[in-house]
Amino acid sequence: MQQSTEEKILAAAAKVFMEKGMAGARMQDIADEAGINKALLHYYFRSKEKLFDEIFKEVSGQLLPRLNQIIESDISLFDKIWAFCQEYISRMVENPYLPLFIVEETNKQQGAFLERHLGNKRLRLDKLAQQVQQEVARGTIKPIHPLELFLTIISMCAFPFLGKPLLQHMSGMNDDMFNAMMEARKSEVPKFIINAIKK
Amino acid sequence: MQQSTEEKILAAAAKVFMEKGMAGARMQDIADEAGINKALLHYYFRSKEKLFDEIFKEVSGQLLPRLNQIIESDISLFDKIWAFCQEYISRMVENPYLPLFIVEETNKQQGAFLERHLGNKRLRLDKLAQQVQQEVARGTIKPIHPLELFLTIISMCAFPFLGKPLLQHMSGMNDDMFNAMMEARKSEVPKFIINAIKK
DNA sequence: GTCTATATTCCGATAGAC
DNA sequence: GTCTATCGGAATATAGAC
Repeated sequence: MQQSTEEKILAAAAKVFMEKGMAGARMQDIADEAGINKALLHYYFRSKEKLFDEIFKEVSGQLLPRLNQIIESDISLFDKIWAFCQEYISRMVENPYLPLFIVEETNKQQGAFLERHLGNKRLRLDKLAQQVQQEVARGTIKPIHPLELFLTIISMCAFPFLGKPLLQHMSGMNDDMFNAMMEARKSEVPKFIINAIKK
Repeated sequence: MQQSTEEKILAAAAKVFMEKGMAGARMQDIADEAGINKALLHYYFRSKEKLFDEIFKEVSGQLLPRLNQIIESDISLFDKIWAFCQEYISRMVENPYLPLFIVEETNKQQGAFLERHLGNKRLRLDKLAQQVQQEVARGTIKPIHPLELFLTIISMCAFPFLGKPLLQHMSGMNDDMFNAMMEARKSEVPKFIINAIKK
């Protein structure tokens, strides 16, 4: 496997924290998952909180750059919406626990948490906002606040992963059907959004 | 206050469980919130898990009937979308912790959990689905799978409450601004959706 | 029914041998 | 660096007085 103990811990912690959240995760779970002893966790990371912080930083740091790269690229607004949905949904299919993990911890952790961890790292919407306003002024799309548009895009991409258990309970769809639906949504979502805003 | 001890416990437990989730909530928190002793919680509800189950049943049971009433009413599809968004967002503004609570626990609790608690209680989409298919056949809206449409509606209504901390961190909006935005979304969301599907 | 006190279990963290 | 053993505190749950 050629993986250092520290790497094994980080991988195990990421898995356990994302499945159970900070409050629900146990150090023993992480040790078991990593195939090592509980004491080693503290040897490497001192405390559960520090280990969690490490994981949150790592996980949230992976997604942002890829999304920013799309959001700040020089393609047209419609192409950008398209590319964003493709990328976002693809990443979530790879890691279905991510949306709940982010949403849960940003809601549960104390006030300064987001500042500490994200700080200046955030989605940079300026260019996208500018593009939206240009298209509105040009009359190619209906008037819409850029932040509202962005919120709608994220909502449509992210929520299905959060509501998956309820959706499956309601409709009887299994995991394969769910994944097929999300695969289809990679293009259905941008089509839907563009239909809604184009004049 | 004219409230029985059992009612005080249920109210306190609902508040604490919704804020902190099953894993994060402490029986002591609930006792403090209710202004009673920890032992009394067990006297009335035997265990934390049973108390939690009671709350989940109560909370999830409140929302469904109101939404079903709209979904199964005899109004037009567009009016129905409108009414659903109004009602859903209004209920969430009253109780902003509800979306995260439902999403979190339906994802974290074990397999049979949803069956046990919701059982046959669920959103009844049949009539809505029928309406969608009629409108598609009639050529008034673009072809869309009813479940996809419903998922989109819920996504746009519910996700903002889940992503609120991130949204505020990104945009600097305070609570008043957020509430104002959600108030506006009561009509912006249905307008957006109808724009997307109408021919 | 409600309380105080206590039992019991669990879990994060540390000590110390190797 | 890695382990076993254990501490100490926290959290659920119970016993028993009133």
